[in-house]
Amino acid sequence: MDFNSKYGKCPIYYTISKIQGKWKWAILYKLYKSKVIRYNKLWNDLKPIAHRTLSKQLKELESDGLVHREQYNEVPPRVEYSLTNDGQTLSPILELMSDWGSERINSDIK
Amino acid sequence: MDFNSKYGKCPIYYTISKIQGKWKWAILYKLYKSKVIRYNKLWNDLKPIAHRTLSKQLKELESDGLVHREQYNEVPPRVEYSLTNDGQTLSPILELMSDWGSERINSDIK
DNA sequence: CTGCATCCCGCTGGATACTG
DNA sequence: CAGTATCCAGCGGGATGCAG
Repeated sequence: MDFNSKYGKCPIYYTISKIQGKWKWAILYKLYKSKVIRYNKLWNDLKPIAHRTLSKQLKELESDGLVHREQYNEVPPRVEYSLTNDGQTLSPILELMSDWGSERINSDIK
Repeated sequence: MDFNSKYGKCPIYYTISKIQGKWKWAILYKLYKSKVIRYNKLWNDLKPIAHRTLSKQLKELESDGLVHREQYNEVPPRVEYSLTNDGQTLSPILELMSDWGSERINSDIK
């Protein structure tokens, strides 16, 4: 995060800096909609995202306290992701952003 | 824009693809708050943004139909930017994103 | 299944100087 | 004042292969 006090005039810059990454909003939205989702399901839904990218952005979101990671020691391994309470506070934004996209997605494919 | 039908499952991905660029959300927010704003004012408010970056992202926003550019042939030159009607539809999102940032901006400066 | 390690490319965007 | 022109570095992130 490259945020510092110089950007104090722009709280929105803080937000976009915090959630920066090509797929982060999409990831958050998937978690929001699914409540709980396994790594592989997430990967399939977001294809063609690369493994490296997905796990990296998940890790960042986790260390930012927006996403919770629950690991079950089974064979084969199972890991489930979900939004933290903090992450839930993004719900209204996720909803609006998705709606905004939906409304233009058709009229705008060039 | 690298968006295509493969991402149909993620309207939100359309949105973030459309408004991609380090400063675009901040620019849009400034326009939203100011209604109308001159280039130089915008530049000052967003410093340390570079000229190249600001004018480039403004141009993209303009060609995406979100921002309106009004040029007055005076000396010295005056150019004013504002949101188009289309751009106005982002208002609720801009408002929420700014609020979200404001609420954590203090508790999170590391 | 769920990642991490490597390698590497492309593009965003920063610094700076110049122009109508 | 409002940009454009260059030049360039960093890094985000894709492809692929390996590991627990």
